[in-house]
Amino acid sequence: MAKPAGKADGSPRGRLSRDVVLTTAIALADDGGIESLTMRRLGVELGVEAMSLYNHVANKEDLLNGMVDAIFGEIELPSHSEGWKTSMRKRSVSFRDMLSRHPWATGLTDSGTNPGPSTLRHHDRVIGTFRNAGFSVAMAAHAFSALDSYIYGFAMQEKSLPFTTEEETAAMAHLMLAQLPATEYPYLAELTAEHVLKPGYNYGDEFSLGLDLILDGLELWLSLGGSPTS
Amino acid sequence: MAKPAGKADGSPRGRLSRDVVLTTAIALADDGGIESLTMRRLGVELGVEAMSLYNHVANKEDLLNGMVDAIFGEIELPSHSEGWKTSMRKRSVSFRDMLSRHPWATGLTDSGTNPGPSTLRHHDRVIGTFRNAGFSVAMAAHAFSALDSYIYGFAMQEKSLPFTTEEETAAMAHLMLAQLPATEYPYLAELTAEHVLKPGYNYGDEFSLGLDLILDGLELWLSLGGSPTS
DNA sequence: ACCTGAACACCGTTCAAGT
DNA sequence: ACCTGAACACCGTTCAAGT
Repeated sequence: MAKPAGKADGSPRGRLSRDVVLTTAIALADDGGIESLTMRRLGVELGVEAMSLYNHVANKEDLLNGMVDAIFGEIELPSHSEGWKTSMRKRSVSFRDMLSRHPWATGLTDSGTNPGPSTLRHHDRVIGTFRNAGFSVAMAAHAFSALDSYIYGFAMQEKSLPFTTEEETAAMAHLMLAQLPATEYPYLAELTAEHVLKPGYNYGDEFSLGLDLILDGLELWLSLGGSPTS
Repeated sequence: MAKPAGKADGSPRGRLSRDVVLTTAIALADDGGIESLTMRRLGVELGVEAMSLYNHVANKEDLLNGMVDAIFGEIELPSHSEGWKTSMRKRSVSFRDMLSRHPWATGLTDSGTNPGPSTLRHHDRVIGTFRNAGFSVAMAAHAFSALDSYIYGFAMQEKSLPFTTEEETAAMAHLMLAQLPATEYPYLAELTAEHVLKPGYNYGDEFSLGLDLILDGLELWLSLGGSPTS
């Protein structure tokens, strides 16, 4: 047995590269959560010893940075051609969808220190869309910050919910309602009973409301010729 | 040497309790980041073996949940008495300040699964303030989601920035500008040069703008008698 | 140029044993 | 009731050695 040589799923090994390392790592994190992504397990998945990975990534931090930049490439970029508002709306929805597909990325702070090319291109296009729509540099910065803070934060809250499907939600809400001292937390109990337990409730639907709140506010800023601090 | 018995800072040991475990863990995470918080290191800090901690917390997840609930107690709760908008503004600023003091908490998803009493009280008071101001149950849920998504997301973006002081910011911006291919990312370069490098720039100042954007939008919703979906 | 095997310095957590 | 010591099954990463 000179070479066991084969991936976890039985397929032949093929040449290792940074790209397949990143792609496999993303799939692993998508399936089992970020805590299931270890260098050793990633090695197994690729039919290789963990130490071989260091030929393609500098270390685990570099791996994570590479993964984040890769998924930024999945975001639908905005363009001025269809109007900044609808374009930015599409891009925001696409951004959130991406974070839903890769919830492990939401808590990752790393990309801030040295963003990759996909991240830079995304940011450049977002800012450029605001600028071409008539936003000043400062206003574009404000708009970018407000919008992306909301998207990131929404994705994080969504990730932290202990339910996803409508059935799970209902079951969980009933459980919480039973445990919750309703006299101590009356408003929370009310919201759970009358809003969360309503048929068809889905937390994800809240996204549009907050998004439009911000986009409408930005539109108003623009029409008034600038934000309070220009 | 029957008993070395003493904390890392030399002070006497005293009785261990869940409270001192949580408080010490928070201090450790504040100082060295969440990755410096290990059961063993926490034990050293408390002058105790790591295994002793398991008498006061079920496991590390329970420790983290307890930490998150403890810091939720630091948020200034809103009340209807001074008007929902100014009250909610104060509470939002207090929330962000809390997350700035404890950046490790921003990425923690755990509290969603079983929130502690401080977290529940905070949520109840926030929702209650909206309700008492005339928001419907559904609108209160929307407002809560939009506002807290923004606050969480802003804290996360702030945490991921590789600089904090104005000097650091300027140094970092100059470095980035030098490395950035300006022809490929013209808008990013423009924003860095003309906005970030302006004297007095501080990313934290962006918080108020986005916050007021959302609060003003909520006020408009309220005055119109409901959001698009009631 | 790329991969491996053994080793190092860590983790969280268990369990029986002590007081 | 609380704390300890040893052990187990893991981590990320190094380094010399192989091809």
